[in-house]
Amino acid sequence: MQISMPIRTPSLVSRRRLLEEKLIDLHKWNNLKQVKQVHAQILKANLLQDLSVAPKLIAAFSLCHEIVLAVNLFSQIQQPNVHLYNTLIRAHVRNSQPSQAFATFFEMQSNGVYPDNFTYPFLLKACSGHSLYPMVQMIHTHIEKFGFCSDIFVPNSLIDSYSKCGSFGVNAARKLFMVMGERDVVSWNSMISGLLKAGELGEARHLFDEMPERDTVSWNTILDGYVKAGEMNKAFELFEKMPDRNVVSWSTVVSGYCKAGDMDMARMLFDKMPIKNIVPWTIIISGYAEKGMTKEAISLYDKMEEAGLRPDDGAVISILAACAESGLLGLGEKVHASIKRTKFKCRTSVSNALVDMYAKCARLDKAYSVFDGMARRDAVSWNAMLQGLAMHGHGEKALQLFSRMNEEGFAPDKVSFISILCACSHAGFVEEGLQYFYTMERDYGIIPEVEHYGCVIDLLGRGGHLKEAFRLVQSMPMESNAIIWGTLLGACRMHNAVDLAGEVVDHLVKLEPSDVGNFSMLSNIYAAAGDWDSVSNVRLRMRRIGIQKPSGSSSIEVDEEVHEFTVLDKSHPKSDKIYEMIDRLVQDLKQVGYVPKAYQ
DNA sequence: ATAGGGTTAG
Repeated sequence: MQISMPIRTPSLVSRRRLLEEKLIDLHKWNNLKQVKQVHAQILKANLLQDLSVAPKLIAAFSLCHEIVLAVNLFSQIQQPNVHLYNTLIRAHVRNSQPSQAFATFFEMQSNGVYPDNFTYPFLLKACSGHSLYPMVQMIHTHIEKFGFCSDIFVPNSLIDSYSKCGSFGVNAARKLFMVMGERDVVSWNSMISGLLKAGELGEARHLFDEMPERDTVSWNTILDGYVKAGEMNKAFELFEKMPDRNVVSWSTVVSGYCKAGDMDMARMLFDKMPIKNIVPWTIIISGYAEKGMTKEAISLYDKMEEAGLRPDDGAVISILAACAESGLLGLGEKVHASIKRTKFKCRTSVSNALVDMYAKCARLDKAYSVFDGMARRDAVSWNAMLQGLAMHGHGEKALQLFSRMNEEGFAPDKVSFISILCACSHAGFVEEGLQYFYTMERDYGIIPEVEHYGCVIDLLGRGGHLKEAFRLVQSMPMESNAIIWGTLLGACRMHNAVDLAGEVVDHLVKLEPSDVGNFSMLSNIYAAAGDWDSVSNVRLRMRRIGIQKPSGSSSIEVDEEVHEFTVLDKSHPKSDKIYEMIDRLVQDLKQVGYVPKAYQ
């Protein structure tokens, strides 16, 4: 039985009180639908011009990644004050648009509004994310002129920003830190964190020992220093010595063991953690995924959702990246399903991670469908899709996408050209590839880097133009590297260019002295030419050098288990059967016209 | 101020 209830309209007074309650923490909201509702209510109550309300609304839109709405709103305010300008600057910083943040800063000054103690730290944040050292210097000069250093928050921000601007910056930060009359724990922590970013672990440790008092952040910072340096023994020692450990401390060591490949230790600590948020779950799941341990990764992902935790953008991006790296389509699809369940619209970077994951797992259809459904695309979106098509040999489609990119007004960047050149070389479009290479600098103003030369060398080499490829290696304006010589060696193998191969390997061993792959490739080339003396010579050289570094490997996922294999790998128990199968496949390929080169 | 975060030639 249904009881019908009379709908009561709340009185004007209570409606007003309801709105006031919402306004208390509006600036922390990140649900676009709710923010839009409050926006409408604010308009109705005629509160938009209220300078204690408008900044909160702008901050909320910015938290929802709606920078256009935030800017729009700002332009409607008749008499903006410092607080409002600060909010807009912060919104641009959050949207990683430092130039817009600075434009707002200058506009504010020309409108006669003076910056305060909050303005500078926000501007400094804009610089540190983009390593804008000269900008930090400029702000520093400003601050000294206006004497804002009285608030310790300001010099602390300066130290933080300086130390995120590379080695120059760390020097400036050091200098400032030395002359600071008063230092709090944040000043010390920022300085230590800056030194660690510059790779100065020793100096950072020294400062840590000198600190008059240390809080958990100080311990976590130096702990992470050891983790990043790969010194897990020292890190763990420190972890055990810490007076207080929080989620960050635990996450730091778990992440260290994941990176060191010790998943047992990582898992043990993860299970021991008293409190977990989404970050440690992300770390351990990505750790398993990177190692190709599908079963563990999937079961933990399920457990995480059972525990009522929803992956945030950071978790999704991180796990999808790990899936892309190891080709874990299964887990990638699971993550995609979770996203679809909770939201309709993804942030661009989340969709980018999806496109990349599907493309690297060879599901170009799905990559395309995510790509096509995106509301906004950035350079990374186009590049991930281009790269996916190029990688899997869809040269024609990659070139089509490249034209579409141009038609839609997206300027290709240097990464796009790597994908395009790679697409041409995999599809055998030698002439077209060279044309794109020429256009790149002439029409797009992008100066080719060593990666681009690498693609063109591959293009020429695969096409059988070995002499031209070799000449390009010698005439290109930069130093050659191991990848370039490796590309050339691959081309030599493909076309049985025995003499050139020997020369190339000589260059290669100087750069990668202990890589097995180079030698086994050379040995294959000699074998294909029937030059057995040279083959045993190479084997001798291999033994003399003593091979330590493992060569590159491939992997395949079968029944949720990933199998990894390398050149001349005999470690698998059924290795004989596997090679038998490869021989059979080569026989079959020969029947349909494929001519195998060096492989025997 | 500290933990997880996308595209880059063999």
